[in-house]
Amino acid sequence: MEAVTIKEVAALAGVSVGTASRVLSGNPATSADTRERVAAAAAELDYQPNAQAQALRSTRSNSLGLLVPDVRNPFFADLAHAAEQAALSAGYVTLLGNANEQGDQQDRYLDTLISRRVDGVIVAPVGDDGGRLRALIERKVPTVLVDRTVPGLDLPSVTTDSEAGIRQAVQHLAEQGHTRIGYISGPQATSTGRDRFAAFTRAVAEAGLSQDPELVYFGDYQAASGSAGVHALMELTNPPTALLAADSLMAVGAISILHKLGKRIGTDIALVAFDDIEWFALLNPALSVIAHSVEDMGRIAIELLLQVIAGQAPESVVLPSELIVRASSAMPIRPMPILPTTQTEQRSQQ
Amino acid sequence: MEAVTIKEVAALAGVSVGTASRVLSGNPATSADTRERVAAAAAELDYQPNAQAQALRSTRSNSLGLLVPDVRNPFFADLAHAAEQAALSAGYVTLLGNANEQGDQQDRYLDTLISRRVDGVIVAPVGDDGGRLRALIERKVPTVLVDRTVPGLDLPSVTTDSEAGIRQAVQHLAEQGHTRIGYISGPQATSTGRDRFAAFTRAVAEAGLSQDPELVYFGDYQAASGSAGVHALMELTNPPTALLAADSLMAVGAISILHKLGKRIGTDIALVAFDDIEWFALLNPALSVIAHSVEDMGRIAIELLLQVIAGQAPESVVLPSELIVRASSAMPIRPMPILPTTQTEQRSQQ
DNA sequence: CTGAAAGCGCTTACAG
DNA sequence: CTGAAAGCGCTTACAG
Repeated sequence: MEAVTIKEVAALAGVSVGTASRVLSGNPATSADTRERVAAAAAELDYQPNAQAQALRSTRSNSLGLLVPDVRNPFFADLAHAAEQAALSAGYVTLLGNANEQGDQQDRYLDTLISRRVDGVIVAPVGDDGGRLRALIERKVPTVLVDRTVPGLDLPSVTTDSEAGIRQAVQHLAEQGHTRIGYISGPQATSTGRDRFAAFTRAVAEAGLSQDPELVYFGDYQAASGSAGVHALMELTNPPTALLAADSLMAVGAISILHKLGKRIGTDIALVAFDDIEWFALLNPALSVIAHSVEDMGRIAIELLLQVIAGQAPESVVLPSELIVRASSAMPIRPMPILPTTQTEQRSQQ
Repeated sequence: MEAVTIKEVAALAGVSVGTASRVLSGNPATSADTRERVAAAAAELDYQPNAQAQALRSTRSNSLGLLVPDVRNPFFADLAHAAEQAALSAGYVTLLGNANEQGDQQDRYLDTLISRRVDGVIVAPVGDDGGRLRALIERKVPTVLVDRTVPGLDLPSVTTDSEAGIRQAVQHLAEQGHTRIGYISGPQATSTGRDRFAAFTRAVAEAGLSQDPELVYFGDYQAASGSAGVHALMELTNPPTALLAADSLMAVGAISILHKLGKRIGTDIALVAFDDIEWFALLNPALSVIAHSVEDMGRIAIELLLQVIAGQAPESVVLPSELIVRASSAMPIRPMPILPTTQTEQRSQQ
């Protein structure tokens, strides 16, 4: 790497390094003549200031960290894109890190971000213990949580209120005649896993549907657990006629196993997924989803973070969710065979 | 941000800053006693070295830049993931940038990466003119191109040989009885767009199929152009019975418009896509694809980059591609109505 | 308006 | 084995 330094620019312009710096940083205390000569020299040499040195001196790096649990999850890819574009237009570059749903990898990135002295970080946290997030707080690194929160950490956040969307989904399914809805839940060690499960439980009770605990399978937000969940649910003596998956990846796993089992989605079984992924509309049949705006989430997270950086203490933001009905759950209402809904005694998972 | 500095660690350990630095960097010229005291002090204070200052002094940042054309494209999300994991295990963090298929946004990130003095960069370039890539070369920033190359830029690269996969796809389609294959091409301003189009042209000639130039539509690797391509191709007086899309996003666009037009994929029309995206196997019918290993591509790109950083001049690597047949193109061979294949005179696009 | 100088947090020859 | 000092490339009071 053969870098051009401000010293060379100053020499070519025939001024001191300090003066060159002033011109380059737009300090008005410079003469028009000097401004011109320095600008010409910088252009001539294709000068790119050393961001490290700038940051060291000014304790600002104009960079933000963004930590997602899984880049390959389209929801987080979209979130990364949204946040990055918002950051870019505010003059910040975004350093994206991928925790791969692993706490230790998240911690490693967190330490790296502290080391690189980013101006702030946005984290969609993995797990519930916070890990090195506590170090960020101690160091007073401006931090905003997104999508998920961590109990006991008092940080501004942007999350989704899953209540409305899930209630709409359950009601919609009930209207189609379903009484037994299988729920493929997220892990209870994440705030979204807990919130959505609680919302489902309330909605089912409200709608007067079966509260059989066997209808709930606890997955881990990865595709494989969606498959496992469908397996478990379909093997019940009294299996569900509709399925609700708490995130897109588990829905993907559910779809692939339903195909294999020869169950026709939207005909033999209804399916609704949380997260409005572009691809879901392309499936045949198109997938009904509980949508929430990932665009807004990314944009607002950046806004909050900029406020924290500016020394303010912004309120957390909760975004709405809503059901979008497509063919996967819009099956013609058929009279369901009335089966006894006696609650079989088996392990209940809470 | 309240950072702990090496000065505080040194003070707590009762040694000079230089000695503390030596211990922390594993310099063997230290006494066991000192090592212990410094390590204890660093742990006690939860010391994280300032990466900026380290980089400024040692001219190494232990960070790599990765620039992709579009994070939301699953192929590049997978590539980012693969490269990041490989970099991580080599001790580097990856700064991911998203060009959004825009040359100027790519240039902006490139300048940022120069400013941040990353140790090297991996770029899947947007467009054909190189832009600020030339500045990287002038500055001797270690750089590796991935997926796409840029004419006139002599940089090591990791690309896919699309020839074999495309030939297999065309032959497979010919065996099913198709004589008119519609090709939704990538932009001719990218190396992959040109290579794949050339491979298609050769394969079609080899198989003795229609070389009607109307059967080729030039898209831009975005979903919308896939839809537009299908529209244009299906309106021909003699439309194709099979479709080959040169990337996953254009395939997505094609699928959505085929649904709307009421064309059943794998029955009314065959479809094959370039890029083996996980989701394609879930579609109904599952999509036939030309697969190439994005895992290998990411991993090898990092390997090459580390070699360049080490002062070596590695050879470029070309990865293979191959056809995976699924239901979307495996329709039972039916006798096709013999239509006159007179080449109508209309605009030919080369 | 401009130059000389201090200093950001490190690392690394240089003495001892 | 250790300390004092120089210096990486910048920015910013401080004089003038």
